[in-house]
Amino acid sequence: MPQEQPSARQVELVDAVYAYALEHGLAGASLRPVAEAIGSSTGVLRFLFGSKDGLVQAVLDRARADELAILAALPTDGDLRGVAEAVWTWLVDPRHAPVLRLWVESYATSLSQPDGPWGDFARRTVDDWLAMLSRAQPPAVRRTAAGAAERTAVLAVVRGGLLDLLATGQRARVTRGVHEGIVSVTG
Amino acid sequence: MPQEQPSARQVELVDAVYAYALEHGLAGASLRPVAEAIGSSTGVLRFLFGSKDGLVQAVLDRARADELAILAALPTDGDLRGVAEAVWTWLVDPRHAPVLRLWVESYATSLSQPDGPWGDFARRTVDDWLAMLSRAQPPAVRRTAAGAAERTAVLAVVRGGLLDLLATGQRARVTRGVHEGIVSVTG
DNA sequence: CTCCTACTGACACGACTGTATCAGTAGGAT
DNA sequence: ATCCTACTGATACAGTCGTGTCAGTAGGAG
Repeated sequence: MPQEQPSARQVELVDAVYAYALEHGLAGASLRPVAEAIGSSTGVLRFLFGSKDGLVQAVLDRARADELAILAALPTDGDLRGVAEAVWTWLVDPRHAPVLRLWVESYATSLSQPDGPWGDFARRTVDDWLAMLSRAQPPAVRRTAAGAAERTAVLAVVRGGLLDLLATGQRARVTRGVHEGIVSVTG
Repeated sequence: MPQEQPSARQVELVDAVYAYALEHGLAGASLRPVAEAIGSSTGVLRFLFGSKDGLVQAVLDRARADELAILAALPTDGDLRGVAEAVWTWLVDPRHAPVLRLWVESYATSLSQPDGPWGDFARRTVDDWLAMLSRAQPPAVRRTAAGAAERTAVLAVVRGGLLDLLATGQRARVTRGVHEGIVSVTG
C-alpha cells in the first residue's frame, strides 16, 4: 500500500506537512491544525493518505528522502576522518536545527512506539549513516569487525555531540570535543 | 510551588506513575489510563499535583533523582577511562533499557517543547553527566578547555553509542565501537 | 463529642481527537 | 453531451482529553 506511486497532489501536500513538522514537530501533531496550517482540510488528507498514520508515514518517508539526499551531497571522496568532519560541519549549522530536532523527535518516538507509523525509523537511519561512513573506509577495512567498530565509534561521537549541542547550544565546547573524538578515533 | 515538601502519599503515587512511565512512556500518557493503572483516580492526581503538568514535573524530578543516584553509585575513584567504561557497562545492561528509553523520550520532548513541563530536562542531564565525568579528571585538567573537550567527547561516545544500541540492539558491534572510542579519546 | 485536615472518587463540562459520510466540482477522455 | 477519475470540504459521530465541582470519609487533635 505504501508502495503506490504518489500522485502530484500527494507530493505537494506531503511537502507542506513536512514543512509544518519542521516547525511544530510531528509526534504531537493532530490533523485539524495541520490541515488548517497548510490550507487544506482533514477530509482531503484522509482521502489522499487513508489515515493519520498513513500521512505520518508519508512524511517520515519524505524526511528520510531528505536525509539520503543530505548524505549523498556530503563529500564522500575523502577518508573517514574528513567525511566525519564534514558531517559535523553540516550538523553544527544553525539552519539545520529544525530538521535535526525533527530527526531526534522521530528517533525517540520510534524507540518508544516501534509498532506505530514510526516503525523502525531509528534503525533505518543508523543503517543509512553507517553505510555512508563505510563508503569512506578503505575496502580492505570495510568488511572487518574493526572497520565496523571504527565507523560505529565515529557515528557515536557525531550523534552524541549532536545531542549535546541541541540541548546546550555550546557550539565551541561541543565542536572541540567532537573534533578531538573524530581525530583520535580515526587515528 | 514545586519547592514544597512532598507528602508521603505524593511520594507513593509518584513512584507508581514513574513505574508506569518506565513501561508505557510519559510524553504520550494521559491521566485516566495512568490513574486506572496505578489504582487511583484523576481527581486524586489533580488534588495532589494540581494539574497534569504538575504530575509530569514530579515524575521527571523523580527520574532525575534516580539518575543522580545512578551516577553516585558508579565507581568514581578511577580515571576518566575507567569511569567511562563503567558507565557503558551500566548502559548496556538489558535491565536498564526501560529507564534509558524513558530518558531518551524525555530528552527529545525537552528539545521539542522547551516551554512544557519537560523544561530544560535535556540541559540538566548534560550538566549532571559532564559534572560526574569531570570528577574523574585530574584537578589540573578539570578546568581547562582541553579537559572540557575531553569529557565532552567521552559523553558523546557513550550517549551516541546508547542511541545506536537502543535502535539496533547490536551489543557486540556497539560495545566494541564505544570501547575503542573511549580508549582512543582518553589516550 | 466536635472540629479540622488530608484525601477520595463520581460526575459533568467544553474542547479536541481520528474517522466516516456524502454531495459536489474541475477537467480530460470518449 | 456523457462519463469517469481525482479531488474537495462541510457536517456528524463517538470517544478521549484536561479540568472543574462537590459531597463524602478516615483519622487525629481539641
